[in-house]
Formats: sequence, structure tokens, C-alpha cells
Amino acid sequence: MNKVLSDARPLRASATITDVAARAGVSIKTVSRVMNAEPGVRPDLRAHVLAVMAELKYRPKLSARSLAGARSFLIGLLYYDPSAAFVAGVQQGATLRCREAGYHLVVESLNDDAPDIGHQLDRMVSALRPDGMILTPPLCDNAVVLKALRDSHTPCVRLSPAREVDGMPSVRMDETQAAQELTDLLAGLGHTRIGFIKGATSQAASRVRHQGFLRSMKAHRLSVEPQFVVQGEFTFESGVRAAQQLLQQAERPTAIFASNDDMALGVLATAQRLGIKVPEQLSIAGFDDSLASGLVWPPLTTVHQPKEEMASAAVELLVAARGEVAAPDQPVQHLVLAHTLVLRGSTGPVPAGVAARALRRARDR
Amino acid sequence: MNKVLSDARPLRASATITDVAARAGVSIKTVSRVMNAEPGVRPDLRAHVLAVMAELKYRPKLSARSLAGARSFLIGLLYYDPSAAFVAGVQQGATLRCREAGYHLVVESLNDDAPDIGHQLDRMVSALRPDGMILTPPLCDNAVVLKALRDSHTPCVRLSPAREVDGMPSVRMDETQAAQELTDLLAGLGHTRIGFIKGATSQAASRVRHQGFLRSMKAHRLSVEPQFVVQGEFTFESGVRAAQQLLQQAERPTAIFASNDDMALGVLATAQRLGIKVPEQLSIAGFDDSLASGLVWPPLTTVHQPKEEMASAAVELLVAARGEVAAPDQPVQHLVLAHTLVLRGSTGPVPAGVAARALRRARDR
DNA sequence: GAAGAAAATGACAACGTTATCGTAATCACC
DNA sequence: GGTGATTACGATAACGTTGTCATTTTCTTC
Repeated sequence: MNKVLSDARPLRASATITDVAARAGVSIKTVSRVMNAEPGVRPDLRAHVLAVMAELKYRPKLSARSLAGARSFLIGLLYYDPSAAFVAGVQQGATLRCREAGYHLVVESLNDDAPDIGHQLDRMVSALRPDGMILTPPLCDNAVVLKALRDSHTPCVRLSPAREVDGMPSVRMDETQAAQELTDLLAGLGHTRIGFIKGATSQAASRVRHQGFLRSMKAHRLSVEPQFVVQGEFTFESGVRAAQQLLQQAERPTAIFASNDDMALGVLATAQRLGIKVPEQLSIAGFDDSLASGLVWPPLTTVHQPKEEMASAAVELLVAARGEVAAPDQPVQHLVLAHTLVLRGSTGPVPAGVAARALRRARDR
Repeated sequence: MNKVLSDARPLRASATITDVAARAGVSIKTVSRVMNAEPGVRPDLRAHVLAVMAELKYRPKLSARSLAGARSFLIGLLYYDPSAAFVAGVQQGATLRCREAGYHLVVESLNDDAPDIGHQLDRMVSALRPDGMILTPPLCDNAVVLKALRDSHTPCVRLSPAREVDGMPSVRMDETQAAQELTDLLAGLGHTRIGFIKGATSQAASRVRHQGFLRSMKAHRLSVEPQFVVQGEFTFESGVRAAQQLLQQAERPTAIFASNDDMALGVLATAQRLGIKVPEQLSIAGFDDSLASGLVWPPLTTVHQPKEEMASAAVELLVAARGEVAAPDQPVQHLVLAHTLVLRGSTGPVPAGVAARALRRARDR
């Protein structure tokens, strides 16, 4: 496989590290050192090598670097539901941060219920040898996934995990706090009869969001009527069902807080079908700041997760780990990033008539 | 770097091709042949090697394979707008097909307007050496992107391109045909005053969808009133504006066909705000089958693009190309996949009163 | 069963980097 | 300005596959 000099095609044989070394009059190891910003190269020599690299348009080849070295410059992103806005945001943040760090993002869609999920992961990890893996819910709480990755000594960062596990860093926001703040907002608008739609019991987010709701209600000394708290499944349809339950009561809530946007959209659709005006007669709030939440009328008040920033932080952690899993006794980072309340048109002050009645009742007590 | 035998940590040194060869009593080349399903290995020997591979849990390392061989087993997915439902669907289809083929998907988000987009691409391609690249709109029509990829001799497949270019395969659906069918549907429901909202003039999809609309109108001998065709921008807000224009006319359309779902959602929201019942008083149709289109009330009638299938076909083409760009004189494939009309609640028969009037008018003529 | 053809298998270089360790250059200090 | 310590830099061996080509085995055919 010698270099073909007089070939018809312009072979465009891209420059190798050897070419750069020869042209710069140094050894390939020095070029390697410059490329990796390692110490032990005089500034002027470094500049010279850099210049030659630019001149020859030298681009190190990933496969060679990862075969010879310890790093692969690849980071994996594992997700289950590709349509989820969460994953899209995370992916965006991750690719951008990866580019800055000279890394690349490999995505893999895994079925959370697949029986051979461990095997699939094993294949991927041992072939790719990624320097790190970003896990999104619900995969980040899947025991089989975690075991497979731990066994393969792949550094991982879990995004919005249900609960922390030993020795694995995580990045999340304070969902309880956010749910509490959103409920505070509704209470602040004068609502006292606030309905709540819980998420799927299988998902951890359901519990923490409900908890935040309860805390706020307690803080505002508002009673949580049992008939005002209904079970949902995080789907649009379950939101519709829950809304029917909530809105067909004699004395219905004046505000409904759904545990996620999809269900909140179900509430909105149901309210409109029943001729209930939003937000004049009913305030609705969701959670997630999904794409659709801004594309309905009125747009949904919701909670924005800092998805891009979470992913960015995750990449940061993985790059810093340089392919090494933290030692068992080493403390790992659990980052909590700030969220944002997104106030939009679906929430408003409590209806005047209701407010007056509530005031009267309060006085009577 | 000898093998550490008495180390404290369980080194888990994964088996290499040499280990397999030694254990199976064959040369590494034979193992390689078995692994790559190359001919020239007796069936029984092949089975034996396969057994040893399984026994040792042998997993070939991608970096070594791609350094030594011509393939990298990586396919790149280039996109601009990560929130687009189109990209999500494509990505899903691509990852699944890649897994089947033993490939991996590397995603890269590129800003279509970035001045150094060519440079970014160059960096990515020369580092990763992907065996192929999948281009989504609008990047698949970006001249700088196409030039950079052509220069790097990377096989590409363009998804839903605005127009075909020489020597680059593409996969798309017939948008004109789909728009025509959807208009046929509205006409079939008795609508004669059909409004149309055009998409952004910069995007190719706008033109072809409009064309399909016009064809159907002509086929049904329906007149296209100028005031019933308004310009949009593919955004929710532009849909709202267009709807206001269309619905505040003395004699408003009984059906509105928006060039995409986002605008159709804007129409839906506006109609609801104006107290116009959908679909009783107004039918609305969109295009794209976006996630949100099924999460509103009533759910939108729309056109489903076979995104997963398109991506799957693209991966197929790239894998088959085995890293080789088609010769300039070679014909390349331009696949057209079947679409699906998604009939949902936002469309219905023309209002009775209007139908009677239209009939009367027709008789009078 | 011998000769030639075809098929199966193996030896070894190559791919383009990083890692290890040795050697040369420079510095600090008296 | 000699000595030891420190800092640059380089020679060369990995890394784990595939590609090339020589060699061995098996199959035909008479």
C-alpha cells in the first residue's frame, strides 16, 4: 500500500502526523504533544508546529487516536422516547458542548422494556468505547442499564434521575421546588380550589412534583380536597379523563395543575369542549415547557427545565473524567441547576364571583 | 505494556482477535473473515470460530477496525432545527437501522447560517471519517454543506431535498401528491371555499405543497379566490395572522389547509378564540403529523411523512455504498416513499347552511 | 493417483496515533 | 564552569484490526 503518485484521481491523501513532523523538523511525539496541549514544549516551537499543522490542514484521525490512546472522543447519549422534548433539548446542549470540547455525540435509542437491553448496551460500549455516557429518564433509573455500564467501567452522568445511586454523578433541577413555586403562583392569583393531576406512578417525577404541590398548599393553608387530586398517566388522553373528573363536579376547581404539559393540553382541550373559558373561568398550568405548550391557545403556563444546560454540564463532567470512573470511595457530583417558571396565557386571577364567595366563606369560619 | 497478571483490580481485559485466534487454533485473519462474513471459510470452521467468539465474549473494537480498514461504521446525521418533529423521526429510524447493520449514529447540529459551517463540517468529517452522512432540510440544500461533503468524498443521502443535485442520492415523499390528496379530501367533504396558507417562500416545501393544492382545486373545478390564499411563514404566529385574515372576511372559507401543522395550530387557536367551532363551522388541515397535531382538541387532520422509513432507507443506501461515493457517471438512486393521510377530528363535512347556499348558487348558474 | 485448478488458510505489514523511556539540552547553584 | 537537577525532545514499541499475497489444503479430471 505505497503512496500512489501518478494516479488519475486526486487522492487528497490528508496529512498525517508524520507529515507534520517531517515538515516542522520535529518528532511525531512533539506534534502529538502540541496537539494535545501537553506540557513540555517550548512556546516558540509549539507555535511553529501549530503553524505547520494549519498549513498542511492537518486533522488527527479519531480512530488512530482512540486505538493508541485511552480516549475515544465519543460520548454516548442514551434515550428511550425520541419524541420527548426533553431528549431533544438535551441532545442540542450535548452536541454543542461536545463540539467545543472536540468530542462527538453518538445517540442510541433503547427500549426500556427490551429484555436484551443489557446485551445491546454491552455491544455498543465494547465496540465504541465511549469516554462517557449520558443517561436520560427512564433509562437512567433502569437497573439493568446501570449494571451493564458499571460493569464496562464507562463513566456515566444521569440526567434527572429518580434517586441518586452510589458513585454516579447526576445533573437535575429541583422539581419539587418548581412544582411548589408554580402552585405558589396559582395561590397568589387568588385560587383556593386548585386541582392536581398526578403523573404515572411508575415515574419518579410524579412523586416529587406532587410533593411540591402539597408543600405549597400547606404553606398557603389551603385544604387539599381528595376529589381535586386525580391520577394521570403523563399522556394527553389521561389528561382528558382527569379533566372530565375534575370539571364535572358541582363545585369545580378554578385552577388545575397538571404534572406535565401533555396532560395540561388534555385539560385545555376538555375545558374548551365543555365551553369553559381559559383562563377566565379556569387556570391551567403544566410542567416541562414542551414545544406544544407554546403552540396552543392560550399558551400554557409551565415550568422550563434547563435541558441544554444540564446536558452541557453532563458533557463537562464526562470530559473532565477523561474516561475514568470515579473510585468507589470518591465523592461524585450531583448538580442541581436552576429552573424557570414560564408564565403564559393559560393562568389568570380567580374568577370574581368565586373570589367573593370564597372570601365570604372564609369570614364565616 | 505486558499483561498484568497479579493486579488488584479485575482488569477485565476484553478479548482481542488474537485471543480468539489462539483459542480457536486459527490465524487472526480467519477470525477477521468470520467476523466480516467474508467468503473462503469452511462452514464447520466458521461455526467453531463463532463459538469461540461467543465463549470469550469477543467484541471487535471499532477504532481498530476503522484504522486498519476502509470503513468506520459511523454514520453522521446533520440537522439544523433539533426541535423539529422531522428530525426526531429521522433519528429514530436511523438509529434502529444502524443498530441492525452494526453501525452507529453520530449526530451533529449545525447552524445553517453559520459562516464557518464548511469548516465545522470539514473538522467533523476528517476526524470521524464517517461511512456516510444523512442530510436533513434545510442543510441538504445548503451549497456550502454540499461542497464540503463532496470535497471530502463522503457518501451522502439527502432527505426531502428541495431539488435533486447531480450524483447525490435522495429519499423523499411526494409532497405535491400528498397536498393534492388532502385537498381532494376537503373537496370530497363538500367544501368549495377552501383557504390555503402558504409556507415560507425560502423553503422548497412551500411551493410543492401549494402546487398540490392548486392541482386538486383545478381537478375539482373549484375556483381559487385570491383572498383565500395567504402567505405564512411555517410558524404558529404566522398561522394566527393568516387565520385572522381568512376568517374575518364577510364570506369566509369553510375549510383551511395550512402548509404545515404549526400554522394549522395557529388557525385552530384563532378559530377557537373567535368562537368558530371546529370542525362544525370550519375544517382545518395541516401537514407533517407533528407531535402537537395529535395533542390538541380537536386533533388535526394532517399528512404523515414516513420519516423513520426514509431514514432507514438512507442508512441502507449508505451502508451499501461501503464508504464509496458513486462515480460521476454512475446513476444514483432517488427514492420516493409512500405517505399517509391522517384523518382526525379537525375536518368534517361542509356546514349544512353553506352547502345549501352553494347548491342554490350552482343551480342558478 | 498424479497434475492442475480452485479454494481455504496463514504470515506479516500497514493503518496513524499515544505511551514509555532514554537521551540531549537547559537551568540552577556554588 | 563543573555538577546535578530539571526540562525538552525523540526513538520506538504498542494499540487491534484489515489488506496483500504467499502457502497449504482440497477438489477435479483423466
